[in-house]
Amino acid sequence: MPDRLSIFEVAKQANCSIATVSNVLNNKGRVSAQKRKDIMKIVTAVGYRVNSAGRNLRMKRTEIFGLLFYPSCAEIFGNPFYAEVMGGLERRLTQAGYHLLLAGYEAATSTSPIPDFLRTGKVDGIILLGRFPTEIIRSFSRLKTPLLLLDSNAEWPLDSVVSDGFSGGVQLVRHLAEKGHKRAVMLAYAWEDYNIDLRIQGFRTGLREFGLDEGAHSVIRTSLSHSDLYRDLKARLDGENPPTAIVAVNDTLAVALMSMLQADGYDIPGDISVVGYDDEKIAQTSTPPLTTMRVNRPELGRAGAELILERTSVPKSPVAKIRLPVELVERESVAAPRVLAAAWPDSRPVEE
Amino acid sequence: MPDRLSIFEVAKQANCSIATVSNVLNNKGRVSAQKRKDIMKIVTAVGYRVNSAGRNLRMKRTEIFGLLFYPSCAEIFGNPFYAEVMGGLERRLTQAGYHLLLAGYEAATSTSPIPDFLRTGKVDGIILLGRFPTEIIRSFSRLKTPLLLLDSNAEWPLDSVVSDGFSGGVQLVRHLAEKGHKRAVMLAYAWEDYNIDLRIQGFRTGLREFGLDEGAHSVIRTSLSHSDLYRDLKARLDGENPPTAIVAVNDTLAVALMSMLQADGYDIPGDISVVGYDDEKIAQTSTPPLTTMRVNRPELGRAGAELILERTSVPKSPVAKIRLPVELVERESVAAPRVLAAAWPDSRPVEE
DNA sequence: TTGAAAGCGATACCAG
DNA sequence: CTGGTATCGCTTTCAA
Repeated sequence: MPDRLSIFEVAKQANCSIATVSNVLNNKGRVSAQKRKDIMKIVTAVGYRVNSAGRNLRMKRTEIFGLLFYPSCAEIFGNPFYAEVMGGLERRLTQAGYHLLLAGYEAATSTSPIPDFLRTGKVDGIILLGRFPTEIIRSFSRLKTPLLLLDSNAEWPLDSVVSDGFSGGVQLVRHLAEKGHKRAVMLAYAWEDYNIDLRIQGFRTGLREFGLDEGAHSVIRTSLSHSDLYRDLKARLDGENPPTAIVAVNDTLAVALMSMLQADGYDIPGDISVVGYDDEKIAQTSTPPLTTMRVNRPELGRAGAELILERTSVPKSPVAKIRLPVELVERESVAAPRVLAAAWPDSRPVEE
Repeated sequence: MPDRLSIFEVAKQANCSIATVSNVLNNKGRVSAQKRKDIMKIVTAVGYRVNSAGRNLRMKRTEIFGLLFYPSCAEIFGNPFYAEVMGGLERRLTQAGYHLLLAGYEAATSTSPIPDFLRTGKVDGIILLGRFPTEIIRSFSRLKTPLLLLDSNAEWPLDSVVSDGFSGGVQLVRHLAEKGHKRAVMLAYAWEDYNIDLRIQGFRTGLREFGLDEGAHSVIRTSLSHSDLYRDLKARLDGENPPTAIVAVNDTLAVALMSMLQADGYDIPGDISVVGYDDEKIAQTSTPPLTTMRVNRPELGRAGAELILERTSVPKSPVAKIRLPVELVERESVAAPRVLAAAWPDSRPVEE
């Protein structure tokens, strides 16, 4: 931050007081049109930009939000999902004159559970991107600082934006039902996650709503490992009344399951249909291309920006919890179930 | 940034002046041990943290660096390479009490080619991560602000850290030569890139140094598309004196080439050896696992942090350009060339 | 419509 | 060793 010219310099050249310059710069109305024009000309001529340090001190506002990842930046970069979320977030914030201070939770909080940059007043609020441990959210929830949970633990009474996993789960089942499926199984990682829970609830609700089998074993959530999950899936497929469709909790899992199924001789979607979730890149290039749910990721960021900006300007407004709609993307991993095709050769799915 | 207690409060409780409190907080020596202890006790008791705004104004220093991506954050997040670089960068900066302000170039620079957050003094320096258009680097190079090019255009007389692509190119050829290869071809995207140029120069130097064929066509850099590059490679393989080894400019390309080769009936490494570059994740899971060059990515970030911190404290120190060593990772995509094995059945590579 | 001056919270000089 | 005070650059109140 080298020495730059100050508001005094502008005032001197414009033959007026710094108060007037400030008023012009901040669009306070009470300056004559002529004076405003003169001052603006000088401002552009000398390339004056307001000094943030002075402004921050006076306004008690930095126009910076802290963006916190858990545990570290490295964990979350490299995730294309967040990349796009951040795109939307950054665009809207920049437009509002705000910036993002970046930190992994662990790096930011060497001493207290509250990040240093918050305690020293370097930021006006904090955005938690992605899932955080409950303990940490609890600490933050006690703060009076503007706080946003973005694609995070939305079960807290805090401003939050998440995608509507519930609706996504329901939509996927509806799609399968429309194709004629009667038995579907959902696979998810055995991993505490609010949005995953929503997807599963949506799936279950869908089963009920569209008249699919709701057996006790319609959700497999037994492990963190693809191969374990596949083992349990295989047991279902080899048992009585095997499912004709698989709902994977995300595309990565879906693709992994597909290749293990194919290695075991299954044809997809001929023998069994598979759907994913998130519309990751891999969903387009997998064999076959994967039917999945798309989340409007930039919109997730944009909505989040809106929320924390609002919270900053009106601290006492009621908590806002946004669930963003999701959209089915039909590709080639779903077909009518074979058993159905055999049993009712002239039913709708086969006519096509 | 809510109201927090100020240094006056601490001074009052400690029965001393704010000057003394400041001295204690900043470890200026001239305070008695007793007073220092008293003051520290109160500081911790009331949880006082210095207010950045006041400090910034007085010190003309924000302890924030701007981290700039081109063109946008979204382009660069989702790249695991940078994720790890940022890990190292963040760790070192945090340790030094610095933070990172995040921005995509386009978002940050709506009006002038110099980002707004720099012009308003929100940052003490700027880190350019990844390649930028020449024009933009030129604008930055005129600034007197600390500037760091991180894994970027190192041809400028500016502080920079890059991995040693030249050495990497040489090392790969040495490895191939040791395996008995006599003819190798390198494939790269037809795309201006400083580090790629280095890799190619290293490759060429290696050919010379280790006595491999240096035909005019030892580098194929004809296109941006994998399939175009493969077409040109195929022409070489089908021509006279085909290469027995392929050096791809990165692992993604290497893996793409491998699968196209395999689709055309080549056995890797039986018929032809392939090496990649960067040790991306895919290099471990490809078939066969890929021999490649590894860059110590966190170290790239850490070294960059060191450089810009140094530049900040000693603005006039000479320009520092760091080339980080790279390391060969041997996997299973390289074998002795078949022709050699046939011609000299008892030569070293075959004895093994 | 304009300007003088207070004050945001900290650091650092200089006098005691 | 300690403290009074000027100062950083800006916004805002209040008086003219």
